[in-house]
Amino acid sequence: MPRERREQQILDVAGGVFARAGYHSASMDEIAESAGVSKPMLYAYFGSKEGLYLAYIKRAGGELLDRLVSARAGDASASALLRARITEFLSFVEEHGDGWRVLFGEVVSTRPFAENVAALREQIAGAICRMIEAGAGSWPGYPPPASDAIAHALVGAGESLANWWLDHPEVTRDEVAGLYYAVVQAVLAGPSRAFA
Amino acid sequence: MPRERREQQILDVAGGVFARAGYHSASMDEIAESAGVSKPMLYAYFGSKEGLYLAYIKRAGGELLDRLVSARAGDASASALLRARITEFLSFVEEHGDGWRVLFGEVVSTRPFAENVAALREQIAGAICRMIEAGAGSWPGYPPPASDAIAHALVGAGESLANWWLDHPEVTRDEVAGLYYAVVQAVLAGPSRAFA
Amino acid sequence: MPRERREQQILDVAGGVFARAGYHSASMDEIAESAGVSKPMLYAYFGSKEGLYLAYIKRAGGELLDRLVSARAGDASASALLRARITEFLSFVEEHGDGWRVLFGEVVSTRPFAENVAALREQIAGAICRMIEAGAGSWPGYPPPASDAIAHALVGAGESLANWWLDHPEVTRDEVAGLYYAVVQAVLAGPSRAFA
Amino acid sequence: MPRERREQQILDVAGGVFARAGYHSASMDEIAESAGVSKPMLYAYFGSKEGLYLAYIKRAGGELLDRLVSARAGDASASALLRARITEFLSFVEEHGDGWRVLFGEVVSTRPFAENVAALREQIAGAICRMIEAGAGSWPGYPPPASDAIAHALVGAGESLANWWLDHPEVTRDEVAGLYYAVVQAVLAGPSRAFA
DNA sequence: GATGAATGAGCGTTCATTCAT
DNA sequence: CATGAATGAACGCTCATTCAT
Repeated sequence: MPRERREQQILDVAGGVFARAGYHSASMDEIAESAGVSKPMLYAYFGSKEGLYLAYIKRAGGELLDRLVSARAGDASASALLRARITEFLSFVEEHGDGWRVLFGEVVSTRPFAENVAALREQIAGAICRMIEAGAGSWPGYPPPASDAIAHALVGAGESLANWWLDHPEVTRDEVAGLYYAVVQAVLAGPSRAFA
Repeated sequence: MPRERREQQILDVAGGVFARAGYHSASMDEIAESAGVSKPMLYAYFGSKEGLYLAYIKRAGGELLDRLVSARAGDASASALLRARITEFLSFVEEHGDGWRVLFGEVVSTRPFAENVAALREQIAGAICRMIEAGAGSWPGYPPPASDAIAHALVGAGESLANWWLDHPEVTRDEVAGLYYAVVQAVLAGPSRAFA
Repeated sequence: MPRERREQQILDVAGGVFARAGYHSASMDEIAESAGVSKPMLYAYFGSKEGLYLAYIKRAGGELLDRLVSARAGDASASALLRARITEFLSFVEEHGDGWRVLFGEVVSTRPFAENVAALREQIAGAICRMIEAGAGSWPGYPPPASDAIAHALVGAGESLANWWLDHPEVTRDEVAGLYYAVVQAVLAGPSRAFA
Repeated sequence: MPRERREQQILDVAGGVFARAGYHSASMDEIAESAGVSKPMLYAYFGSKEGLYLAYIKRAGGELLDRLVSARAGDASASALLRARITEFLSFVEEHGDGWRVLFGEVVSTRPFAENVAALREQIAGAICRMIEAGAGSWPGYPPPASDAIAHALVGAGESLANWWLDHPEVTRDEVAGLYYAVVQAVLAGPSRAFA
């Protein structure tokens, strides 16, 4: 079997083990056995346990970003694009539960893990931040980094909502998307309205 | 020294170690040494490493809940109470960085840790949920568990905002509180406004 | 059992294993089992395999040096002292075969092993070097480092002779001592005699 | 490329790796890569790592012996022959540093390595032994195996001197040869002179 | 003949946990 | 009550060695 295929197959299996057991409790022995390869293959391909984990979160994170970036809406309006991105995000959660859980359900606070996940979060938050700032001063009277903070709050709301969804599978993806979309719109609309 | 005091001292030290190194990387050796007790004492008092960790997150979570519950506002309005609670929440983050980091900065996805933190989150979300429902049908047209989902989204937003704050210590607590308050109010105001 | 005694006991056993199998082929498992302790004890006491090995060569080297330094002769003449030292040296080889083999029979060329053994050899060679130079210019017409080189040659001769002795146990210690003494004296007497 | 040439090339490379890293630390991967062949080739040609190492020390030892045997002096006197052999010996050290280091700088005490190097040493010592005995009873009053022991001492002196030389490259080959020659002559002259 | 792919077996090391005192 | 001493069990990692092609 060619190396590239094997690597992908190993990553699939490793993601499942990492998602279930967490980084530390996952053992290379178990991953190797589950993947149907020997341990030395894991090391030949990924160098170390850390390397394997990083390869997995990079692949999963890359796919999530790709989905967000390549989301296309029916019309070109900003809100339609936002809706399309939210749908892509939730599709990722739905289809790649392992990837989601590893990326956002387990925060391994050691570097370079935390750094990689944090970088991903920053990228998403940055995109939201630009959406806020493109909204023409919706948050007047707040200090400069407010939009950054708000963006992170929205990212956290989305993560939390996705995790809530995993515990409530009877709710459909579109319903969750609608809720998240409403939350984001409400927040993007700015605080003034809350006091109107 | 009475046992109760010893236990509290040990928990203080253990929290610091857990916050810095994470659950898995923290070693009982290090905790025992830092606390100035012998390892058998740790086991006599807490039974196991897991028991020690659970004791710590229970104490920290209990204190956070206590603060939220006992928050009192100048006047009796719901919004004043919300504001007071947000301030309490951020005070906890500020004063008990270790506790906060262990509770919400490091998610150990293994049971029974995840369960305990999730239960804490549920309690806070439940309170928010009641606030939403007390808000007189602000989210009409959404399926029944919507308010629960929204509550979790707001909790996640708060967690994320607090973690963002830890990375931006130049921002004052009141500024963060203002932002979070605005976000919560905007969301509680319901989705209709976003389309007004 | 107190720690100090255990350490010595472990070193005794480890020396035997290192002498028989060599550094690389010796396994910590085997040493632990032979010493009747568990592997974690080895690490608690010596830190690592390298640490254990270093501790052993330091103890063995130190004892050899002690013997050489504290050798006392019947009368105070230089030749009597030399003879006493040679006897001490061969007694060490006889009584501490393991130590001898580890020190001089297996050269592990990796640092810091090589450095430690080389330092021991240097100390012995330095003493011999001083004997040569105290011999009042016995090696005239040779370049400056000659006495250093000759000293190393004599050390090598002694090592080789000792190893030869280990293969010829029927020869007595005093006979070997006599031979080595004669060799050293012949060389110390200087090259001129050879051409006399 | 014919097999014979390939083998020689591989041995050249392997010698360099063995000399630098030592037997145990040298990896077949590194040797294969450095030699530009695949690992299965190494095994096809030499059977095993041990086989490769043995092949190398046999080739190096054979070349050293060849040089010693074929050394020719200007005149036919024993001392001129001795001098020529010493020169050949040191030329080998100078020109084949790898071979020298593998043969005498790293003593792998495990069989069958030690045996092979010991056999080489025996052959050289045997030649010296015959020189001693041809010297007409220079060592009277010493037990029968004395000349054998002395021969080994001289071999050890030569090894040690050569290793010393490697650490003092500023000394010329002829100077070292002169020293070694003087040492050998002094010893061959017998012990009686020392007491003259 | 030659190699990319694969592995069995073992090693050094760690750590939560428990006696004997 | 308190601890110094000790360990069982497992883990990450490596390497000489061998097939299948």
